[in-house]
Amino acid sequence: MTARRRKRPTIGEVALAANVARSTVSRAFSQPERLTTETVERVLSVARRLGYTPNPVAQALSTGRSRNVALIVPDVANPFFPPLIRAAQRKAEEHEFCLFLGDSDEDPAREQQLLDRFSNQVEGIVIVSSRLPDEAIRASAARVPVVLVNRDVEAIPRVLIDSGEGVEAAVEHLHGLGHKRIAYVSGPTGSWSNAQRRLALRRAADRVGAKVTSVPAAKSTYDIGKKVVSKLLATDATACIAFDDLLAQGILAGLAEVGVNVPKDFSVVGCDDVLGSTTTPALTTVSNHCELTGEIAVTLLMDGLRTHAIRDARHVLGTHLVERSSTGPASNRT
Amino acid sequence: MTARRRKRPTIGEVALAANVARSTVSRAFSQPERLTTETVERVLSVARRLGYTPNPVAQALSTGRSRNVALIVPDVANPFFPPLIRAAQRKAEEHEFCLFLGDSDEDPAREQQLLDRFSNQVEGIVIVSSRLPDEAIRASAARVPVVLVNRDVEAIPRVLIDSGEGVEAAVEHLHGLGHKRIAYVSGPTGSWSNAQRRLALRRAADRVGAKVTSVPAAKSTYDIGKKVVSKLLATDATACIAFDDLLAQGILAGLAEVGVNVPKDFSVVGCDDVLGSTTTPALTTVSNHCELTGEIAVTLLMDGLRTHAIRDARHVLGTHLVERSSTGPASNRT
DNA sequence: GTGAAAGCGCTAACAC
DNA sequence: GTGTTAGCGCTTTCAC
Repeated sequence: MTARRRKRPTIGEVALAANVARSTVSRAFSQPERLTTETVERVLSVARRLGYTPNPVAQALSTGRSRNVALIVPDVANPFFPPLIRAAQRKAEEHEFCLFLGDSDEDPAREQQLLDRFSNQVEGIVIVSSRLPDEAIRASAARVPVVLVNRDVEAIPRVLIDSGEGVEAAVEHLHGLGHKRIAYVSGPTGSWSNAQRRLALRRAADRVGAKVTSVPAAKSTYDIGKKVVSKLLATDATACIAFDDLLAQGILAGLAEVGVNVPKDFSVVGCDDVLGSTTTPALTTVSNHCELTGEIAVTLLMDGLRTHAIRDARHVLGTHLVERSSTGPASNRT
Repeated sequence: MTARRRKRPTIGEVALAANVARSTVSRAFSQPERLTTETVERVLSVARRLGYTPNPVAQALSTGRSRNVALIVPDVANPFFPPLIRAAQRKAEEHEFCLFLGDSDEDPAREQQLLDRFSNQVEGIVIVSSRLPDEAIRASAARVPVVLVNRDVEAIPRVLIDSGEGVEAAVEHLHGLGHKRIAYVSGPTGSWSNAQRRLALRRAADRVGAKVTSVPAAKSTYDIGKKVVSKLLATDATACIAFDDLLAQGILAGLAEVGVNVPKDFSVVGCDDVLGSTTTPALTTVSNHCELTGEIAVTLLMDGLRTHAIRDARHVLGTHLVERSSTGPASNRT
């Protein structure tokens, strides 16, 4: 961007300067063991002198392997994703792969578009919390290796965060504190995690004999969490479990605003544990390992690339409850 | 990943099936206006039937343009970056480019490595808060178009967040509240933003006649912010301005932990405004537009690619103070 | 151990 | 308007 860039030297120029064939230069980089130490050294030194580096695009065209993978998430800015992205990137790097990032903004159309754009130039794609119909996912997976995160489509490798245990523990925890009526503040429609969490909640509530009311929150943002508070208080619930921490954080704020004390008057449980103890009061939440999730997804992808095998991996990660200060004994709210 | 994938059809197969030359197929996609509507339709329909899509790798090799750009950040998980990343991705997408993401983990060596890996397969790179020496940046910029964010290297296009105004306003605000001794909790060494903020703070403090003490925080994390509190309280300051919101948030928590009331006993100001009012108390902070920053950086890059011009853009974005609840009248701490 | 040559899938002159 | 033909930079048999 600063000055007119000089054309990068090609393998041919190095070959010429080193007085060897192009194939030899190629080997000096990719399989030096098949060459004399002498030759390798000479070639590499010439290459260095000329500032030569293999052109990955040409390599990709020639070998059919780009050493690139893609990661598609619904919203980079949602605190659940950055740790996952980070871990995925790191893992890809470990395998000497570069990572494309796509943000679908929770929009299936955008997601499909990203998928199309990526599928031709990567060796594999990790799709997190896909909003696409099963068939669309299958169609893409037929063209390029795909690993799903938090989406359960048969015959497609997937890593799932099973909130079951965690949510169950949350319900028991709440029930133990005397809460008989619990509200579930649901997350994005079409989200596998949301369906999964709601189901787990209902099941656990039924078991302990608690009543659960669903309060919808279209998207998962702090502001929406705040706004949902009025609806929440309109129910007879004395505690709520939110789809995720972001929503829970907003609820905490909304509650504080209208003078409802947490946990004295109302208890709040989050999901994901991505906020640490940064909220006030510190949020009781269902913890998962989002970094691990990203790591495993990429690893699964890489394994698939190496073995070239037809495998139907279904990796399920457990969750557990982290009790902090946003939950307490049930009040006598009416 | 599910079944053995069928080889993607090539331009040749489409040409054969449509009974035209390969160049015609190529044109049907890239310059349909030069072909009969009839031909275009026939080719495209055949292509669709065969499931053909142009191979971007081959296109890139042939044209020398990959339609890819890269973004390198020091830490994906730091809340300052996700909005920037998101905006950059979106902007790239608008230009029909895909975005590579790299996380340097604040490590110059990793950063250099990412740079090398990317430079051969993208048309341009945005580097955020680079920790690399000027020469290294210049060297990379000589091979591929580079745009810097929050790093001021002459002759390299850059977009800078000038915390000057905002920090100045913060100092005046604090001074107006009676604070005569202010601590600066510094950020990562080698960070341009850090140097810039410290300088602005000193200058403003001098002007209003306030004393400033520097308290170092190696990295910018919530935990380090918490830990720095003891050192902070060991100074005679009655208020602090932290390098960023993350640090400030940790400081808020650390202060609360030792029973120091904010803002009654101590005032805290952050930088970046990426937390909204989610902290308790809501953080007074120096606001910038991190999304805009990402957007402008990519736009600058794209402009450079189009015009192919040698330009030395230096885009400076202003900041302003957002007064919330973490600042108040000075106490009589001794 | 090294070289020659074909080919990866596409684009871009240049012809017609 | 469409076809022919070189490449783009690299890998990879297959010889020697």
